[in-house]
Amino acid sequence: MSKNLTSRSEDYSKWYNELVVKADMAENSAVRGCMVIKPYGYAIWEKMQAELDRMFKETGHQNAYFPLFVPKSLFEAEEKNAEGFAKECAIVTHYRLQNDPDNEGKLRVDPEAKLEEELIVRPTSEAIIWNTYKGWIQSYRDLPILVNQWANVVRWEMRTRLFLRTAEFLWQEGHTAHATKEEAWKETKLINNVYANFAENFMAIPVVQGLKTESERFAGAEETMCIEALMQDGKALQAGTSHFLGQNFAKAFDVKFTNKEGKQDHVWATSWGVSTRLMGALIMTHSDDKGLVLPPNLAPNQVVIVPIYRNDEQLEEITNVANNIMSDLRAKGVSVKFDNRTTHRPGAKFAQHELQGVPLRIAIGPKDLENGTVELARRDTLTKEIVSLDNLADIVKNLMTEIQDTLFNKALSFRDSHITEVDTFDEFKDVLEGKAGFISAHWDGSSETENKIKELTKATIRCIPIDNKAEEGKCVLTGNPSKQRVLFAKAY
RNA sequence: CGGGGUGUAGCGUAGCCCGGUUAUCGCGCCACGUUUGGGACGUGGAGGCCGCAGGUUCGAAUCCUGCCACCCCGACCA
Repeated sequence: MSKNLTSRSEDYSKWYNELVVKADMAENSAVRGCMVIKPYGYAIWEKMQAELDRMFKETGHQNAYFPLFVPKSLFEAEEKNAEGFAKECAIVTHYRLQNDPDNEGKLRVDPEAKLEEELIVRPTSEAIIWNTYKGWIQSYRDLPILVNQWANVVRWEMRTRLFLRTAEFLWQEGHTAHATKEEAWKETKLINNVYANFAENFMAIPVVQGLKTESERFAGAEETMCIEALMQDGKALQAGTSHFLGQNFAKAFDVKFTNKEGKQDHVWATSWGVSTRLMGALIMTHSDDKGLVLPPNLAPNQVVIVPIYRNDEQLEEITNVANNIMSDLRAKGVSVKFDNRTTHRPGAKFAQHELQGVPLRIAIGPKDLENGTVELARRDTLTKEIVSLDNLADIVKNLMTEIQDTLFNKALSFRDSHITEVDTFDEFKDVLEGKAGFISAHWDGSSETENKIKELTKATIRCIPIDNKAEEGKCVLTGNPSKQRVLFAKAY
């Protein structure tokens, strides 16, 4: 392993790929486009899952699990949804292998074992879930249904990148059913708020909440809300989406209920999801040329203690001090690891923990034993200070909050300084090619204009921010009248 | 899926154009010793179906064909 990462300025995407692998989060597998998430990366994902799961349950949702496979006839029922995902589906056509008579020791697909009906490996689960909901709903008394599932899905992507776009990925998908349009809309917004809250307060990633334009909308949705984040290279990343599905799926799957007035009506629906792509957002928001930088909320180990010693007696003394520190920290809910490996020298440990983004390092050496101190090294600021053992646990506990806040504020000021208002198309192109980031510009509201801008610049409308103020203006491309600005950016 | 590139030990690589001893070097790995406040040093050692499958040839890492994977640029996408 070479010692240093490629720097971000040298080659951003190489930096990203190296970082994911060297920090031991994930690696490519023997399966095209599919990754192995390694224990360290998975531990971070589990932190995200735990918090999101808590938030979903707090807002009244329950977990369930639906099948990996979707019969083709169900998959095609909601036309737009089917069309949207058709190009990237894995399909099961057979159910048995046999010894290959022409090729000793090899297997082949048994031609006799062809399925009557092909099974689609879910790229998303609306179809199988709405087919199921049909049997669960007769009356308004059966509503709402507020269900989430943690699952894997498969989308046969042409170009894959670890965490950002893999052929198989892990996610959660919520699927809710409601008696009224208003209630379904409320749910859509509620979840988008949950996502924004989670991104900002837990992951320290500032996001813009907004609505997608028609062409960026989820296939089968009437409206798509989203949270959009900005990466350090000035590209936007869609971090989560919450869809208002109207009655599209209820109609496609004939899910009706009897309302209070005794009349039949189709159910209103939402669906919403975030995926392991959030790992990519995490990495590209906070990390630096030394490696991963983790907000304390997401760190598998918030603190690591590294002993520096010349002999066994010293190590023993340091171990005693470390044990005391650990029990104090754990009592305050801070996770801590004592890196007492004898196989690595301190410098190597420092470098490794920096690469892996541990928020705070405590080093204890002979000088500290003498003085009753430890050395604290912050990953976010790369600063070091010597502090007394007195009140250490309180200091560390407070530092966790401070590091979390510092990371958020740093990302926020980067993001805010990369939202540029432009009023001409020349400016638009200049900003896009130079400073990058979000561009706030007037748009005439037509898909044609949106597509034209995409063709000309590769920038897409990331969203129409929900807190947009009304402002008369002229479309940056066509000069047609516009009532508000929208956010453009190149995106992942 | 279209264009370009790359595949040699765990990682990074030389050799390939112009076929011919035992496939080069660095890191990492193992053993022993000395070390330990920012990626240690010395000595010794192990590790290779040269991406996979065919073909040409007396002989292939090297030439030819097919396939696979990865990277970059497009199209697609969370």
